[in-house]
Amino acid sequence: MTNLHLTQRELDIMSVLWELGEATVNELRDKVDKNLAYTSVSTMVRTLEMKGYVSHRRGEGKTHIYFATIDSEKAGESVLGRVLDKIYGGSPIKLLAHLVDQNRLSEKELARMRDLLKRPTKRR
Amino acid sequence: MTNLHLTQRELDIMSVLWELGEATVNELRDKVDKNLAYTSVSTMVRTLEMKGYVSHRRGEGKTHIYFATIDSEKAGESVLGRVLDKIYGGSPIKLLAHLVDQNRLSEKELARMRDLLKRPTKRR
DNA sequence: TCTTAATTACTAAGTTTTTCGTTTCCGAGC
DNA sequence: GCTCGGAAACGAAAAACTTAGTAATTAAGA
Repeated sequence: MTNLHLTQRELDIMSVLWELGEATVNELRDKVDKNLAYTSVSTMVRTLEMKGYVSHRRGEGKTHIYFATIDSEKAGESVLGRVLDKIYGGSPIKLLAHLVDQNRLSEKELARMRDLLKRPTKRR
Repeated sequence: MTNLHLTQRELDIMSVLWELGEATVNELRDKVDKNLAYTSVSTMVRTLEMKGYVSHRRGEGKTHIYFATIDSEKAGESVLGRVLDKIYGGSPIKLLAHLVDQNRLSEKELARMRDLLKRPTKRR
């Protein structure tokens, strides 16, 4: 519930970890920005670890393999909430309208999404 | 189309302008953060004006009354896109699922939202 | 054991964002 | 016109974020 804050770069890194499951510093750098110095990425991911958003295990040799300890849902809570609030004046309808406008959605996706809106009671 | 970038604080201010339509520096400060120094808000809104996101007219006396010159849709484009990409792995379905989970939506809202998903072709 | 190559740990510089003190301006009332 | 008070403009300090250089560490191989 506590207000999880991620900076832009931190989000870049978390995003890769969520996508890949786990990654070494080199893998992170490849995905985030190949031009970044190795140590830059290393520093950042260690900072995230200090904040408690990331942890690591020992890989082959001495390399650390990092993985997220918070899930994207957790991050989505605060970020999406903020976007909803600040940009769409708290209206989920407006937000959805945008989402639909900006992405070319297939009929299949649309159907799936309509389905999500079917039951106000718990689904999943 | 150019990639509109707003910092956190800048977004705070734009948000108030979108909500109120227009506002003086004092009104902005009240809404954004009452503890901020007057000059802090003043500087920021003038920066936004320089960037072309805000303009002003003359009010009573010498006070400036500011208003947004870009709409929230414009801002939503880049921000929502980023959220979708970084947090929901590009899946609008996941994003919507979250939106539904986190907000207690009325049946009326749900219906309206389902409606938005009806026609893949232009609506509005 | 010693050397090497690669990785982590540490420290700090560079950059951007946020904040505010000071000065300048301007209208209102004397 | 002169002074007062509130607001805008300016300049720059403070804080936060990003990046990377250097040192320490470690595993592997000679």
